[in-house]
Amino acid sequence: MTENIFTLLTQEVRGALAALVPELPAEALARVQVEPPRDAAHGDMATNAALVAAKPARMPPPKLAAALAGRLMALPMVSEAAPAGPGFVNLRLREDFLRAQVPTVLRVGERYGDSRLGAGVRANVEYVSANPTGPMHVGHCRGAVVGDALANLLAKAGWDVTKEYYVNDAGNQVAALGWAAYWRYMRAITLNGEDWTAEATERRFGVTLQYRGDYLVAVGDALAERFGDSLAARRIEGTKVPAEETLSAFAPALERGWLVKTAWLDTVRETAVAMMMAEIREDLALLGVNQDVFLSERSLVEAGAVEGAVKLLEDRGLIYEGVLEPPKGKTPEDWEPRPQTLFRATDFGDDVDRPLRKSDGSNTYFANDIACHADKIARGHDLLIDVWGADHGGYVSRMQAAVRAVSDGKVPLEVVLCQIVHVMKAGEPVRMSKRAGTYVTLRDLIEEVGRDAVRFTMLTRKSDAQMEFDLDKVVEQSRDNPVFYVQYAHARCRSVLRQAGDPAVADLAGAPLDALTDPAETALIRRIAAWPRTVEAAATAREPHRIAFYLGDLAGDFHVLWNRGRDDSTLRFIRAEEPEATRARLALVAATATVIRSGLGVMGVTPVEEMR
RNA sequence: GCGCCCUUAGCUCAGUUGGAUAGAGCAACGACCUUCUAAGUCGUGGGUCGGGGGUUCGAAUCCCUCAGGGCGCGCCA
Repeated sequence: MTENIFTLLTQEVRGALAALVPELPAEALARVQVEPPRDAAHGDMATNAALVAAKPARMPPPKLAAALAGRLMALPMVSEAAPAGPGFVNLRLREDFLRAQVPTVLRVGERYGDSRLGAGVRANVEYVSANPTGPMHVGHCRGAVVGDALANLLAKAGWDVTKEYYVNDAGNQVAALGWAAYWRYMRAITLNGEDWTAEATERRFGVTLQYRGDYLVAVGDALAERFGDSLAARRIEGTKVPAEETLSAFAPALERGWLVKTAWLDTVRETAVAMMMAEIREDLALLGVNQDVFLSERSLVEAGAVEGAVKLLEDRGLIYEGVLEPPKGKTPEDWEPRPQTLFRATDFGDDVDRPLRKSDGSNTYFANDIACHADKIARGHDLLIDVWGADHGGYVSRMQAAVRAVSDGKVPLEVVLCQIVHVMKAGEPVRMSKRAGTYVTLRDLIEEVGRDAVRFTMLTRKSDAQMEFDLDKVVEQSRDNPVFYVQYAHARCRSVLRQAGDPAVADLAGAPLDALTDPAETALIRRIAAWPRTVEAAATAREPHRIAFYLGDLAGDFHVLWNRGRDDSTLRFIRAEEPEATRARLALVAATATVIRSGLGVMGVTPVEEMR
């Protein structure tokens, strides 16, 4: 959009270069960049145009740079253009051109920075996708925030975004949840004084109770209330249970003389899943995460989507029965060659072909996941992004291979990996154990430090870098807490505007800005003007953390300006004796607050009006 | 053993997809409060970008190699 002065300048520079070197090939022109130089002393913008074009133009870079600088001087927004170094052209922009960004911000509001970069692309961002086997804990939190912010970021940059949660409500984990919920149910109805401790239950049914956290007590109670004792397991003597009533995951109990009708167990499991999902969605809502689509794995399986996806691959000759080589180097102890149903992932860049079926004939998770991604493609998405924990890193290449195969290479799958978050309290790591049920839940975390601190902090690191989350630090009100620092800048902006009687934005947008000449003011204006470029760069790189860093820089520029007024009272924002300068500065303050809100909006963090 | 990710100031981390003399914060030292919020700001010191090779006008960034750390490695999701 025209609000992006970098895009504008790039077009101008390319135009000037093309006029100067008409024979320049298009791909060279595309490499021409206009960027703020690392060293601000070099000017507002620098371009590599002469370096890129020197060879095709058969001219030494400095000479070409000098010629280009001459042309660029003629541009209305350029005040100075000079060749520099090995062949750069440094540009200084007219102050009034830069200042014009301020009323632009005020006019478009928080939509400032919106871009059409991704226009026409339907992107699906899948994140969280935790098993519905328990409440959200801090381990899920980073992916939830990163995924949500990335989706917001892409939407701001013009992509048509769907936020998605893939519900893993099929498979062993959920079967185990069923048993644990059943155990809680049996305890809730307390039959005949029998021993329903976890140990006795495990012995009786020949299963392991994986999920012993207290959170399933409520599920057991709800089942007892709704179904009375009609789901209760009964001891049977010498009764043969018809095979069709068995379900593999529940089979062991049947062999031990306990009748557990599978239809009843389905009820238990479905109730547990539904209650867990409701809880997870509540937790996500507390975090400000509200996905558009919740896609159920079980419903895909039941609708035959997995068979459909496998058929699709089969039709393309990508499925075969074969035996895999053992992993290179160290062979596992219990390795034995087995014929399996395999997908030719190696045809699409993976290291080995991947199994689609378990030996009992059921599908692997991978097979179901292919169906999930095929479903997204069928719904018309042309860019798939998954946010996963780093422990799933080994899964990336096979999933990409599958998506490539299913979509004929038309739909890319990108995977953003999130590293572990170490929660710290008073310098000590907080231990987590899901089995014992002694973990830090997301809800605990939000209650302790607040949603905004959680979201902001989760975005202060690159997602593939490990992170320490210090419960004490994120609520600390000091310079080294970026959450506070950025919020404080916004609160200060609002404080000034309140002090000035909250002037109408339309009025400020019309203010003459010639008075904004202090270096701290022009630095702030330049930072504001860089926001659209930051959005595009962060979206392109799929790196929402860049927004957090930008806001830290923007807040820093503002705090500097604030303190200038402390040192020199003629630089204070509100000066009764200078109404025009006051209006100009209020416009700048309002624009700053607007851009902070725009950035916090991407991060899903609420801007505060004042610090408490 | 193989594959992927990581290694930047004493510490925690950025580094605008290959640009000019590599930056912040913390910690250390030294400044600034009758004030629109000092919960802040300014200054000083601090580096062989893990080591070595290569690609080119130019490398923290791309390729190779070695060292160290993390993750993963046929029916867990």
